[in-house]
Amino acid sequence: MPEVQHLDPVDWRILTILQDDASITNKALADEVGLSTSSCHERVRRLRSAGVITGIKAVVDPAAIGRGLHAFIAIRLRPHRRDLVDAFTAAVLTLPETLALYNVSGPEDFFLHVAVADSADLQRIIMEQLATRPEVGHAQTHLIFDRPLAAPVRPRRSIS
Amino acid sequence: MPEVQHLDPVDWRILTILQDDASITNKALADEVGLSTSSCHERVRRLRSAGVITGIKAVVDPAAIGRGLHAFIAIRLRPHRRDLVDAFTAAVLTLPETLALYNVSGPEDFFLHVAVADSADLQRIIMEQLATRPEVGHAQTHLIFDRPLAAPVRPRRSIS
DNA sequence: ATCTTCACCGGATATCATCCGGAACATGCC
DNA sequence: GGCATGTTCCGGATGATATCCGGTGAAGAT
Repeated sequence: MPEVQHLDPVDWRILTILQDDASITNKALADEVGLSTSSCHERVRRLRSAGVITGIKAVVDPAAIGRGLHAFIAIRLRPHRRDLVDAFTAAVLTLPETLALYNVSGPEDFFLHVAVADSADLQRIIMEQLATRPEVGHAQTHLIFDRPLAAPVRPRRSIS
Repeated sequence: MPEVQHLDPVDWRILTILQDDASITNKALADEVGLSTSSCHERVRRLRSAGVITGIKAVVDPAAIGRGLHAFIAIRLRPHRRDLVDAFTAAVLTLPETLALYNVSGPEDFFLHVAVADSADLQRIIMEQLATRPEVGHAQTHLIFDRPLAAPVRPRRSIS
């Protein structure tokens, strides 16, 4: 299903624009890339049905709702039994502070990305939600100081 | 500027819906939350101007364009001079494979999230783009096996 | 009790997304 | 070359939509 698509320069410009701001009108987007509204609309429709664009989503700033402190928590599980892993995953995903959970290789098993109000809140999560779980062997916290620019998916070379 | 906003249950329902699919029409959204189109429109406008919703963005699937392999690369810099850090940051952000770069505390200085075609491509990035940089002291790769569900920003309790 | 504020509503209007037929172009085949 | 085929584009038509505005009622303050 995730067939690799061939994208021409116009497709890339459309993707670049929509990754930055998808609330742009089709008309404005068409002007931007130099197409008629109908052609542009068809391009976008194709990118969606081809699975290149998987969705249009609103981005919410955690800081605006009192969760300005971000952290990665690198987690090592003790026994690797499937049911324990699933239970851990399900529990972590229900936490409102969870932004993303990555199952990774290496000495750590999971990277958990959280957004919390303050360090006390972070400590609470770790103590009450993670350290108490028997399957959690070790958890190391990395505060996120900065995230220098979100990088959209972009072409290998310059956009024509 | 990131003043903490007070959100009522209707605001949360709007945020939950828009974080999942912002291409919904205002009319459909209004029906969903039980408001008139004008009231709903005003709510969304406020959430935007208050900085809760920071943008509407198209989500592009890296796998659909031939970058199905994801990894975190935990990077330690050698000297911590500001200009070296900035140079490193700038260089990494220009890589098309870069999805996000996090400046973190702890033994590692950066977490670099990349999407590449295959393991050879990943090795190429590490060897040619990272290991060759003099300021990079150490880089440890964590392949991302899975990312069990992207979690939107959501309220602390249930949504009314 | 009166005033003020606020969220909501319904209607009006300009704008927009979406569909369709046909033109222009490239490509491959005879 | 001549022709068939497929693709991409365009402009117009139309139905739906975003967006604005004045009015209304409820809640809280004075």
